[in-house]
Amino acid sequence: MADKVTIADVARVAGVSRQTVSNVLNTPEVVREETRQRVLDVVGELGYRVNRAARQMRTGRSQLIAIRIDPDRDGINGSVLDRFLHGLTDAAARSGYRILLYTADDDRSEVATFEDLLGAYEPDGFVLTGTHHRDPRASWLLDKGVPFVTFGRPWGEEAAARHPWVDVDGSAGTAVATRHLLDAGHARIGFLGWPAGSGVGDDRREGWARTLAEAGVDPTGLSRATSDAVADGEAAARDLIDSDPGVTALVCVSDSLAVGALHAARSPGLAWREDTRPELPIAVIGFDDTPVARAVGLTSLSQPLKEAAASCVTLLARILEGTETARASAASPAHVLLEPSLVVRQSA
Amino acid sequence: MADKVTIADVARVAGVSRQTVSNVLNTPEVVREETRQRVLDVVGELGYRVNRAARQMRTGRSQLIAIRIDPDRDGINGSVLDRFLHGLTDAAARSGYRILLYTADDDRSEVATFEDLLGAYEPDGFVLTGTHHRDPRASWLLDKGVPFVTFGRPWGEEAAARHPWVDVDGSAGTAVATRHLLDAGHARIGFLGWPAGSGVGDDRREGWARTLAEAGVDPTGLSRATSDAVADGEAAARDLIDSDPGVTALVCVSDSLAVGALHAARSPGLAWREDTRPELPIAVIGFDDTPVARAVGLTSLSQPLKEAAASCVTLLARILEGTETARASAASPAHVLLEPSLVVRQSA
DNA sequence: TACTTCGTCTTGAACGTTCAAACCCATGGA
DNA sequence: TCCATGGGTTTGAACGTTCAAGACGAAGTA
Repeated sequence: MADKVTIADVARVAGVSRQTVSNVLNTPEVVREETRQRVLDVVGELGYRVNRAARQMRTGRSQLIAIRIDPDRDGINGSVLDRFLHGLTDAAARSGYRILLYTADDDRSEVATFEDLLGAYEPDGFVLTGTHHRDPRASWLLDKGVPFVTFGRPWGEEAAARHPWVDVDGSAGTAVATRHLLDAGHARIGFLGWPAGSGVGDDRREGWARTLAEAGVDPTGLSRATSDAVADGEAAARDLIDSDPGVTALVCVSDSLAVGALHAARSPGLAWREDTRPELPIAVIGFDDTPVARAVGLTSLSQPLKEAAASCVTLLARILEGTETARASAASPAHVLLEPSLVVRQSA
Repeated sequence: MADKVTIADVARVAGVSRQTVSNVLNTPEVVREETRQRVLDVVGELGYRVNRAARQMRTGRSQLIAIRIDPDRDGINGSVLDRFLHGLTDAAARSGYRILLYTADDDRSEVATFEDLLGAYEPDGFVLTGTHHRDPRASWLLDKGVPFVTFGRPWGEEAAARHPWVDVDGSAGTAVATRHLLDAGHARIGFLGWPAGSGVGDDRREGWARTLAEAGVDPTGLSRATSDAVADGEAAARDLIDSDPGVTALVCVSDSLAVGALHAARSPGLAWREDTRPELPIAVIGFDDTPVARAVGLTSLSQPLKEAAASCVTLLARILEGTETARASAASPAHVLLEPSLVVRQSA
């Protein structure tokens, strides 16, 4: 608290000018090696740290990356953002940035928050999560030329290539899960998903359907769609199992639905199945590897959130530090698609 | 992006000086009503927003509150911090602050991060979570006179009154849970906790023991201590139930242990109990009301995290905005103790 | 010799805000 | 008439940094 070391203090002690100290820190190549070393020594000695506010005044760069922390959410999948957030904070720190949080109840109020933040704190960029069809947030940021990366593909066709994004390949994930079940001897493998129309949900369903078809099993009639709640998952699972007695395994679009499916699979009402094929209980695989999955022994697909977060920071930093402007990079934005991995537990 | 409205722009359009605009925004009482109104109109019209960096340069206030986001942790209880974080972001925004995230692997590196942050971003204050005996972080901040609030009581005796804190009354929570079980007809109620020495754990055990004693039941021998993992909870529950066949209910220090207890309570090995008192299955109550509790139907104690977060912001803002210095407030710091509430589900 | 170039370093100005002090004018009392 | 008071406003300076321009000496070139 007591000491507030400025660049002028360093300059005085090192016997050089302010600008030379600044150069040592920002453009070391223009200063003589001997001087550079002397200045660096003094910097260490006095514990000098560049004042971001002052630097921001001059350069317009705040070294802040803003991200929204969602209100409540469904809870069960909430931990995904939590882990992503930690990864982001970590990766950002390594690149000299810090994470600034904000909340918003919907897209409209989020855009209003953009204006607020840009006017006051001037974050250098944004990370958007949970992007969807015709996302007004992305368009607004694109329009203003504010750098940003999304965690999640832009599912809308035309916008697909207008900004950098990072995503996890859901289709590859459900394919791995399905193959795992096939290898374990299951044939008629069902899918519990969300109603068609959500990019993420459709993508995950596609991986299951493709793999099943490749194995010579017709996926028709083996899929159910429902909203993302445990009870809904249980009902849908029961419905699917009842309608097709051959079903011995379920791939689910989320851990919420998978937990519901587990309830259904273990419920007394299905005891008769023990007689039919007692050696093969109904297997269930979830998606996201949430703490709930860990707690109940649910096999699930784990997203590489740490890597995803690191990629977001990398892509954003490239825009911010490269010579390219946000608009230029929008011409040919970079994409990163990561593969989820299957965490095998008791349920499959 | 295009426009960058400064205080000078507003002044020019409104036909006043910079300082008058500044006064309208910061000390409206010194400016004539008519002028005030005119300036405010122009502010709205131009969409002026005060530049935090420039203000910070002059006033030294960054309007930032820093908080650590923990690395992963046990996962099952991680959602607590997540919800707290959201509440904090929300409450902070309402008071004109924003939340800045940082990570640290241990207390030592966290203190190093303090120095980094204070030197560069100069957050106005910190919120510390997971405080413990002789916490070096609290001492460091106290020493430097940096304003902070802890979420969690300072359990160490002497330091108890040296900084403001917010906490949830764990003892009151387990008392409510125990009373709930007593009312439901249970008599011999067990407790699954952590090893003695953790303030939080001891506090929660105390509420159970007190309530049981008040009801005329001697708690001796009805308690087990173990580390916070599902498997440990299961083992401890089994041990307790085996050693005392009269036990029909368990209060647990965490949802992790409670989920383990549920496994034990429902395991086939205990089927004989059905004969003894089939009308009364073993009831289990957890702590923290995590998503896992919701998913498996576990009755649990819910912490008022939103209120806790809001209280943290209020206490911090009081230090930051009040006339009192951090050191002065350390003389008689404010405390807030909130009551958890019981969320009843199938398990009890 | 004079002119240019280059490497290294320094100086003044500026970013947008608020503080401290000064200014102006109307009012009222001596 | 003069001065003190005070509400409302303006002016200059400063916060700590980096940009743009310039200064200076050494070395190379005409």
